Amino acid sequence: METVRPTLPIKRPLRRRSLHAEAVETLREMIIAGELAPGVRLIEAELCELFNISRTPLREALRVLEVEGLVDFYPNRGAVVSTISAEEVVQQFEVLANLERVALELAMARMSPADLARLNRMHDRMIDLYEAKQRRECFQKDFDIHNRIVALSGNPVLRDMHAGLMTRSRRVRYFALHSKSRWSEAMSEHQAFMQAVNDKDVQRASMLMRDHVLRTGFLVGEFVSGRIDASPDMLSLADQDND
Amino acid sequence: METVRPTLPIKRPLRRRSLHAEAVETLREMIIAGELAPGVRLIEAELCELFNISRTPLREALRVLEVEGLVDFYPNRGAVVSTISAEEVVQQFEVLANLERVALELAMARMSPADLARLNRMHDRMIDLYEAKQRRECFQKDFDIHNRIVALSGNPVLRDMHAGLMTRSRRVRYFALHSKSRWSEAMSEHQAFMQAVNDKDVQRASMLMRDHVLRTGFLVGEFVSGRIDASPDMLSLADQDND
DNA sequence: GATTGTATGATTGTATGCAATATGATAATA
DNA sequence: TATTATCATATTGCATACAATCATACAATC
Repeated sequence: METVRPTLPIKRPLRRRSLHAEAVETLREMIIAGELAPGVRLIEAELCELFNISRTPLREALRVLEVEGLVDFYPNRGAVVSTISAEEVVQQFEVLANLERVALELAMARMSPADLARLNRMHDRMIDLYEAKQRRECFQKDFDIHNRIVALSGNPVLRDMHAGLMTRSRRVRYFALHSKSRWSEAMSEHQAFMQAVNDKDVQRASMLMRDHVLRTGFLVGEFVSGRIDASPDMLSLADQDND
Repeated sequence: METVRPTLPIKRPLRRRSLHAEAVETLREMIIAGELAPGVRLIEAELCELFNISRTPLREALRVLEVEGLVDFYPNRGAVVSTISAEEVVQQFEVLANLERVALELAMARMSPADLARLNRMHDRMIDLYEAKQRRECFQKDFDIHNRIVALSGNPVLRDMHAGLMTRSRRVRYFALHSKSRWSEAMSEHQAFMQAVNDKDVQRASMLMRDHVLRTGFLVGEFVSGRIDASPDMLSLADQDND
């Protein structure tokens, strides 16, 4: 019997990040946060100055964001933060809804009892936050639950596609929860599909999930197209803090 | 009443294509065609020489292909044509199958009788080609039918995501039809879901479509992992011509 | 003999400069 | 006055040059 040489556990390649990767990440965050609003011209020289890098890595970053759909290029005229039409929002959510429906179907087939327990805890926590009127945290938890379900599908390709679409729609997503009535409606929908999940009713759960996301998309679309405007019902995520 | 000035019908911006866009397209085709096999190192200087362009547009092209998943980057060590594991193939087809399932559901809700008629004609044509043993043309028609259904969904976001996944999996997809028995099986599956489509049985059609693509994915996965190897049953798309 | 240190060449990462192109203002033309 | 031509400026597209980094080979060390 030979002495077993202890080996390092797993691969953990540590890579110094390149300037273009940093630029991609920063620009993406700026666009998602609305710091760079849709339609804003992205002049290379200005961004180079801002980041203190040269045009080469910056241009590579812009190409990446173009493929991701956050930036539009007009040949010889430069890049612009992409705009989202109401129509496209609805289309995005139509796909998103079905991706999450599939994710939930797969997750229900694959997740362990422990996974389910954790999901239930996340859900309960979200409801607590809702009742405590901690809107920002509740919104975040909602987001986390959806992502968690996608992760539980056990399909990285699905996860990546979902993440990509979320990135593109995140800029407008928060619109959905600007209304108190929608917020309460969304909580009910979560309750409903979690009930079905615990009942192991795949059909029902996946349909409820799909419809929940579709409804969110519909409302976000209405907002984007301006058919809904500020009402007494409106909430702001920005100017509240756990009141 | 003023004279109405005749206007040009629609916008048709004609854009001279940039070097990087050309490079993206050419490289993508080379990778899909297998001309650049998975794992091959992409040395910038060599590709620059090949295309007769400088490194700047070439690097932008590589970044695009990286986002598309056709190329992997190793920092400071360059780019490599991405490899596809059997596992990933199965994951890709799992998503593909569900995207097409959704596409068919939407298409059935949205397409006109004329669309349906055309789809039926495409299907009949494919069956004719199958019976005439025109494999390449039959394979192409199969491909066209799937894409047509996705197009009929009327959702460009869905179409783009589907196209992206197809690009990534096209490199290995033809494996699926290397066996005579699978080919015949696939034709039966097409017959079955087209029947359901004509019966307006959305549930049944969408399930049949999903399972058809899943089965394809499973077999392609087996091929990629080497669990299936050349058998008397095997066909080649390359060395036949309408025999 | 296996590991570690060091040098060299190949290749990528980044900066910069020049050419090409689009936009907008102004002048020319009918 | 409406259209077209001309030019100036801003900005992008591309090529090239330099710096940083990595892989390999080989020498040094234990």
